[in-house]
Amino acid sequence: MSPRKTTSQELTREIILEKARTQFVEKGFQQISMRSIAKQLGCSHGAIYYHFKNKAELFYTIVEDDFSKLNNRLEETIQGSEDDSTKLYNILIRFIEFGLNHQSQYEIMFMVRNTEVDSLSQVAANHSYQMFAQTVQSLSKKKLEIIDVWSAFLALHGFVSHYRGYVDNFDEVKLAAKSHVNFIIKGLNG
Amino acid sequence: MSPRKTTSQELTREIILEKARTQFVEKGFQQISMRSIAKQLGCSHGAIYYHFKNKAELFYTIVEDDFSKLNNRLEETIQGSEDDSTKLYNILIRFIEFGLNHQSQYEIMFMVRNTEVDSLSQVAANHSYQMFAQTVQSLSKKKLEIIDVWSAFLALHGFVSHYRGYVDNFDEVKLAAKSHVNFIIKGLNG
DNA sequence: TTTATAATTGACCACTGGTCAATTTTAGTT
DNA sequence: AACTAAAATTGACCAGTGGTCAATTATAAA
Repeated sequence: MSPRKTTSQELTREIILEKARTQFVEKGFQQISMRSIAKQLGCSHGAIYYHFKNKAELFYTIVEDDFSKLNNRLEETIQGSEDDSTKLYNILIRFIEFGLNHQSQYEIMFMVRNTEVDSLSQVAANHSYQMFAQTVQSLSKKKLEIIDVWSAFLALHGFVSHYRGYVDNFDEVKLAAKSHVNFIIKGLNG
Repeated sequence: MSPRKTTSQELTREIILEKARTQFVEKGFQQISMRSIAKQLGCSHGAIYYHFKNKAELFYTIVEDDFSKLNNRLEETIQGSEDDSTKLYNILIRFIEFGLNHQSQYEIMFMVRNTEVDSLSQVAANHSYQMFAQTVQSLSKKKLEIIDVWSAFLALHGFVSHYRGYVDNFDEVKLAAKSHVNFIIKGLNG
């Protein structure tokens, strides 16, 4: 057994998250192994399990942070000074923007099934949706059916789900996103 | 080395597909291993590789079959005797219905990334989309922008993507599906 | 019966997520 | 400075994965 590394820098939860995030964002949940993270950290993969229960929990911790950022952005939009229809448009665009600029996070939050993250991510995803729904409802010209708000959300989700993996970031499909958002607004107002 | 099994039934491509399909549909692409299929077939996992290049190709062969069924259903709908707006409605509903009743297939076709299936499934998915787009366009009251047809598709995709894994089949979300389709039609007509 | 080829096997490879006894490091106490 | 208890880390190990391939066996044709 080789001697323990001199801890030039202690292995903390935060440092693990930092390195994990880099790889995670680059290649996605599935492609990154605990061993590859350990390698970059210069520790054994076992050590990570001392700080995180499992791979799912590790990545969920990252995801959680980013989603609270999304919620903050939605909040900011409501507080802004634009008129309601502009705000509505912005909310929808920003949701897509977030989804495509944080693809790995979006994936875990709204797409990954069958892992232990599930119960956690469902709560968080639900929270994000509630925020979204409330915002959309309050900004719409006419009183919306809740089911229509849900449809709008699913339509946004479809956009993100599709382009995730094909493009690297929101800017590459900005135009298509704008058009899609207008389509959704037509559905809401129709 | 044990002697070769007496071939009460020869191991054919078709028999492999049959057994693989069962497991595949039940648990999805990721959850099923080549060894578990081999076990059910009563052969070694190596034998399967004699008939199929890899796991991706095996599952893609299954998926391909089912998607040609979808295309046939779309075709039938166009040929039917209903009026155009009913047809349009049916096309949209049937796409969702297919997606939720063939979740594993839908997953490979429209959702799985980063495998060797990719190039294959993209061609097939594109073919399915072309069929969809052409149909929607021909059935719509007014002349549609192609980008709006694309938005309609993405909106459908969002519905299927979301409910996949949460429900077992289309019937469980029939009502929500109908409402979503109406939302999409509003977007197309708006 | 011989022979060529088709089909099958299973050991093997490099990997995965996860566990855990053994060890080392660290900090507090005497 | 020495002792000790707790915290942190290691790496062998497990059961599993997709995939390869030399060796073997089955089969059908000559």
